[in-house]
Amino acid sequence: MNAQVVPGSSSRADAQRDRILCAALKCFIEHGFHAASMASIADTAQMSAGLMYRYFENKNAIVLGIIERQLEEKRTIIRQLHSSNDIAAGLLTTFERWCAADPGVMNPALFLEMSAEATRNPPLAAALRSFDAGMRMELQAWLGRDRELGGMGLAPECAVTRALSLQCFIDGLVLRSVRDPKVDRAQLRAAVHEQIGRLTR
Amino acid sequence: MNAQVVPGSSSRADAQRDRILCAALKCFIEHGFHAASMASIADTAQMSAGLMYRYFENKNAIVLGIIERQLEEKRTIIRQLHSSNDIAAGLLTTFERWCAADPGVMNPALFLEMSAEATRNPPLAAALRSFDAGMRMELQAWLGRDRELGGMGLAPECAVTRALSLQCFIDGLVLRSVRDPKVDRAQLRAAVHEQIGRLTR
Amino acid sequence: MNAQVVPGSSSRADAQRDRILCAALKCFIEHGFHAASMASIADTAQMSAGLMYRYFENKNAIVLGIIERQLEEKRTIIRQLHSSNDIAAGLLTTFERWCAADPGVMNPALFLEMSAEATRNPPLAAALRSFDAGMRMELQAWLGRDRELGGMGLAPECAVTRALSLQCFIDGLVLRSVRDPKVDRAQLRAAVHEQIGRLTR
Amino acid sequence: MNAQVVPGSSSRADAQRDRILCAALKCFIEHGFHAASMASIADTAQMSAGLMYRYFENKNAIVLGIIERQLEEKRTIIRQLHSSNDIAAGLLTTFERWCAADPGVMNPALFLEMSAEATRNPPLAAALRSFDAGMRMELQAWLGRDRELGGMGLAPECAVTRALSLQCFIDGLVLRSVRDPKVDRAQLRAAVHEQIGRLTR
DNA sequence: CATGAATGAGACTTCATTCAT
DNA sequence: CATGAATGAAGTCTCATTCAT
Repeated sequence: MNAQVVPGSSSRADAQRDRILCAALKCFIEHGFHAASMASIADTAQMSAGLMYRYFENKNAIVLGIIERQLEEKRTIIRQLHSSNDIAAGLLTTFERWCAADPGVMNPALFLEMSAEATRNPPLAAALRSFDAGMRMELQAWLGRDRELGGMGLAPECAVTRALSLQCFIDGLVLRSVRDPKVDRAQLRAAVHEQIGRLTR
Repeated sequence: MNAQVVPGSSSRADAQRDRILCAALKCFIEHGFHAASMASIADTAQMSAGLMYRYFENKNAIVLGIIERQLEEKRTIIRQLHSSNDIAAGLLTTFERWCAADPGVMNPALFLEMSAEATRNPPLAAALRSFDAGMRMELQAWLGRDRELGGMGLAPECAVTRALSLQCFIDGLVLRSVRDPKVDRAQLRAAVHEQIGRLTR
Repeated sequence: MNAQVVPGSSSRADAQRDRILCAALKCFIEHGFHAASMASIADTAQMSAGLMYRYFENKNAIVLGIIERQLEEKRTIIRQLHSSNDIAAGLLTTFERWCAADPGVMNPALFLEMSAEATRNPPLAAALRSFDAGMRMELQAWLGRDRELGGMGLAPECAVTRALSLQCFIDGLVLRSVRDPKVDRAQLRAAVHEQIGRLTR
Repeated sequence: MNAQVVPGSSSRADAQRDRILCAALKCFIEHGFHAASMASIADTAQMSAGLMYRYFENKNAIVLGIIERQLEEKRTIIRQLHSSNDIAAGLLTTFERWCAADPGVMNPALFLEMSAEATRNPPLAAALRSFDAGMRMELQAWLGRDRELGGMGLAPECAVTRALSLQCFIDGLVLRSVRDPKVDRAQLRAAVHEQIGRLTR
């Protein structure tokens, strides 16, 4: 009766789930989690509303799917920073992509939406918290690792502090990209270099 | 016909508006702008739903009222930082109040809600942008002012950069207070001092 | 407890009732019986909504009061036609006043509103029917009366027919004044003379 | 998102639209445009209120649908008069059907409702005006056409006047059918013949 | 597998009416 | 006598979800 499709069971099903999530991403960005209707998602995904319920139990499941993907995107960004030679440049480029609403990167508006939603959704809050902790650990490890191993060679106690500090700054940048996408680039570059520069010194 | 009560005309009306806004604040924090219903606000304010329309044209007017108040709270916080002798301590205290959801301070969850909402609401976006710009100017002026005049005595070009940098960091802290209210206080203190300390040096 | 004011008991009360009815007339013309709110009537009458309930039991009583007045206006019009030397000219003048929404004459829009309302309000329907019958009797008597007595000197059976015929034509004119207030005046004059002329022949 | 069903796209949808319009017709006749609720229409149409919004954008669209149909009915009546051999008889028969509230003919109560509504609804007023003008043109053409071509053979200037005169009389009859459906038929017949007879002479 | 018609709950809003002041 | 704050019912409309086809 409840013919919920098992994920991974078929590539066809996966493709459908993907179509739905892509459509949902667009709709959620445009209208937010609440204001985006299942009908609008179905329209965007070019399928019937009823069909979506074969692939997702309900609207909330779609929201969770989107959140999962967004976290994955954020994870990618953070990791790219580690392996990048010029962190400041990487951050600035990412900022540009945020401002341009590049669909291939974590969407900062959705990121806010998620953060706001987590306030009233304890499981989501826990997931975000755990994600953040994980990312912070990675940042910290990277900051503390020897330079010849690709790290920043900070003293352990310093790495802890700066990981948190950097995390706050990055989240602040996300917010800024939403709120003031036309922020003066020279000033922004200076601010980023001021924050990041201290790492390389 | 237009039985809208003129604001400020009577203390009774003001008290009612205040009751409604306080109730709305609670409901918006608990459920978000969209999910909070007029009925729930009315319940919380202990009045009939219809009565609220004597004091606010519609739900959106209440939302705007709340946003205005939240911005006022944020303005207060920023200004208190200027006049405080120990900025780091002030920021940490504020962070505590954010985490405790102290009703007398800007609510960080609502702050996110507002930021997210602004994404799809151009006038709101403009208001937030203008508010941000104003606050940044104030920060910048303060950072650049002579120490004997209560400022931080930074060189002008330095003040510009640090105002933006500080603004990002503060917004990041807001986000953190929502997402991880139990963040390790020692580490947080260190991070704040690291950011602020550079100002005083 | 129910301190309903007895009509005629005081000129003060009469003046109030009049203020209310005049305001109601405006509002009903502008918005119709249903869409005109008690609040808008109170505003127009420059009194509080509550006070109106001292003079009228409820909104429906006001509607009835207005209807009564409109019928009185129509009665006046018909009687003026009798005593007029030139009926066609009188009718044309009245038509002009209808089109101009002269507040001193029966309002044709309200007349339609009343007629429509009567469809679902049997007592009102009966009142209108009885009013119509009375007016038709008067028309008929006048048409049949000797010319030296101010009548039209028609044969009795002819007077009956023409009273009804004329009544239909006049109601048609009312409708036209609402629907096409800019109707070609030369054509209208011709049509009226064609209808009325036969009476004087 | 915009799940509005395209009219004419499917017979199923057409049938539904028809069910709704028939139900609305009943409700509007019984309660008027304003007092008839969407719920009552839904009840009458034996469907949920929400479903109606798949077929009509809002209540106003239903009202417009009904008005359109009523105008179509009136157009039919006028045209039948042209082609009828005995216009007076046709008019009397139609009057009977009006009084009997025959659902297959323009409903005179709705006609009044529409006329009243047009007073405050300029687009509707324009539509009615244009409809009236069209019908008057047709009447006029018919009155002026040669008798052997099925017309009344009136002189052009006479046709103009009588078209307007006849239109007023017919509208007066509509009003009478609502207000006094039991009007003495012998008198009415005489009045109609008096009006129409002059045409054939 | 897929559709989209259908439902029903619930959202926002208006307004006639009452009543404490 | 007068006010206008307050209520509660009712109205329009939206939308997540289900289910017959």
